[in-house]
Amino acid sequence: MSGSASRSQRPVTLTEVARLAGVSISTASKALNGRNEVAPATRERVMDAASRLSFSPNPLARGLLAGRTGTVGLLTSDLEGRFVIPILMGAEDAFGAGQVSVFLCDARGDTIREQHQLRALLSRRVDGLIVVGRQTDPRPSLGQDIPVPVVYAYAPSDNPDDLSLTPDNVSAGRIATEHLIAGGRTRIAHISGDPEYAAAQDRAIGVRQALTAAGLELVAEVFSEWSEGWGRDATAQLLAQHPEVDAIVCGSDQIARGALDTARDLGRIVPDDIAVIGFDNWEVLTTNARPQLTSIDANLQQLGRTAAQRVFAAIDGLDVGSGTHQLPVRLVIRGSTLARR
Amino acid sequence: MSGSASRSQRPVTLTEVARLAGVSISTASKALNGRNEVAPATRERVMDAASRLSFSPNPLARGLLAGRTGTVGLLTSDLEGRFVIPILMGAEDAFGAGQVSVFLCDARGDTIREQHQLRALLSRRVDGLIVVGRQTDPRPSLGQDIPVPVVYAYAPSDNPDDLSLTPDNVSAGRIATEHLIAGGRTRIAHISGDPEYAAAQDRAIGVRQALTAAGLELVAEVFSEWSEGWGRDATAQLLAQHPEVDAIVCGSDQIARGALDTARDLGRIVPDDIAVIGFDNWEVLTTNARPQLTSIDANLQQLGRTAAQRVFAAIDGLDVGSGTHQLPVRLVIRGSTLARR
DNA sequence: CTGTTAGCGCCTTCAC
DNA sequence: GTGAAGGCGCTAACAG
Repeated sequence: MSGSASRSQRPVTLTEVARLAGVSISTASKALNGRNEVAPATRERVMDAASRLSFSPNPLARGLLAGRTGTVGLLTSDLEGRFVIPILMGAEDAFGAGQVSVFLCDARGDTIREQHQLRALLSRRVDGLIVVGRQTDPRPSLGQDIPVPVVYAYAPSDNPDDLSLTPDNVSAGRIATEHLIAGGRTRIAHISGDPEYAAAQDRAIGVRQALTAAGLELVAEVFSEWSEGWGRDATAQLLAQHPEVDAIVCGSDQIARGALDTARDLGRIVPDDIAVIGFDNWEVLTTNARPQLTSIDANLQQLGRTAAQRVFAAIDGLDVGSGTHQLPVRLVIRGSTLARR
Repeated sequence: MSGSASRSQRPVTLTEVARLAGVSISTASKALNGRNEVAPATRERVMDAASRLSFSPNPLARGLLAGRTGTVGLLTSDLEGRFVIPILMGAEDAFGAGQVSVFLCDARGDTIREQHQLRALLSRRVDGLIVVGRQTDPRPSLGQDIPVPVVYAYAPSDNPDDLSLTPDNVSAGRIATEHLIAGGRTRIAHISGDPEYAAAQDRAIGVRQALTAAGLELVAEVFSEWSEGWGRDATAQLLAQHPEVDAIVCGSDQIARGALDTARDLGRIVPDDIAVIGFDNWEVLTTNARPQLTSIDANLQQLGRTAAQRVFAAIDGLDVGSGTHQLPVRLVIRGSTLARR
């Protein structure tokens, strides 16, 4: 359709560009790489020839010299999950479209498979690795003898010598609860998912911090699983035992959706009678809820971007530090917590 | 932790292997590549040296010569969407873990960006490409002058010379409706999403086919958007205008969730009074619904696997055909359509 | 400022 | 059966 797209995509080599520009290949190389040992006029001609031929340097050849491949491996154990996607997008953003390519490998949560994929990535000479887990619980380190920089995202490494980036779930719980308190709620309950998850525990800590700071006490706290069904059941029981509850912090948007459903079934008006807040800010769930669901966004895309930047920096030889860094989260206010008038 | 993992992964070159085996580089190369111009004993020694050094050939150097890189590009315009994920998983399965690596690129639905990513992939000498769209509507072909095999998945190419794999949405609509009819439903309505989507139109055709074959007529059909909110609103209006409706085919699981909510609000029992069926079989939505939602699964993982196999075959020089192929879908029965007793 | 030379790691002729 | 030489496309040293 377009003129340039109809050109054959068969690789154009630097030699051809040089020939068209009437210079040697090394001069052409210098001109294209912005080295200032070349006359402006010559550079002009080379650039022109290159763009006319749609020249793009062969990264293989380039990488062969530099030892760099312009390639980063993204090793995930959560391809079916939704956490890896925004992280991936953030990483792509940071790397810059086309500058660096991302190899995606899914280990399916299997250690054997992970080792396998790791070897595959390393043998492809990736310049760096981002490891994405499916929970925020620490995961086994890949070890210190990986020849390229590794950044752990979402799930931190269990080795403090590694660099890990993970959402600040304690602060997430605190922010959520502070928001409810600011809206005048005083009888707050917490319904969360699998208590084995660090995310569940961390958020619970944050909830308590906020309550304590406000001189309040948690009305009730229950854990089970990250599902709408549990959210419904737990809310029913909660409201039966503690009818005075005026706000529920839910461990996930799914649980929150269940809570909204039960509240509606029982004739409790949200947010007038009860406020509900979720975690993850999963748009499919939050914006389609009745009323729309206030939630905590883990800023995963930003997390992915940061992870990528760290990998980049490390590739360039900079020390990017180590340890687990908690990245800030963000409150997204919607109708389920609007302050009562 | 493990013994082998603790070896330094720093690239070992063929030269080192050759030296350790006491042969020349070229002999080492032949031995490792299984060429039979080398004595068995020599080969043995080389293989041994290679494995002792954990040698793995540098794909850059290899690709520079051979043109093959053991790499496939997955170009998507739907990274945030959920269709690409199962396709990606299927492709990974088919390629075999570690044999072939998948470069993932997201074009964000932007043509310019797509061209950019395409160039990046081609310049990295991918052996093949899988192009994944976000709708089942035909998308612009990348053209015929791509130097590697291309298979279009989910969104077919608008050029019949290309090979495209897409779910059979007509049959999906038919299967869904036949299921309702088999359950004794006779007053069936259809609520779908954006009518601009081929998926919406195709499914509508399938719905009609099934009704016609059974001598029934569609009670009503409305289109708007793929959201729960629309599902709720449309169902409310539908049941007001056509209270006799005993089954609703919904264009997506989201719409179906909205339909379930409204039915419940109006005191209609699902599935006793009304059956509801969705599309996509998005587990988060289907298994958490009240009752659980019957849906049509597009078998996307299988689609991804098939796409990968075709790319493989084409790389090996086989003719894999062309045109748009409709792949079978699958009915997943749950509580929202169980036949009335 | 420009061109020539020498590799990066590997594979493939081609002599020996 | 083996090794030496050439080159894939590019960039880094030099020499002019």
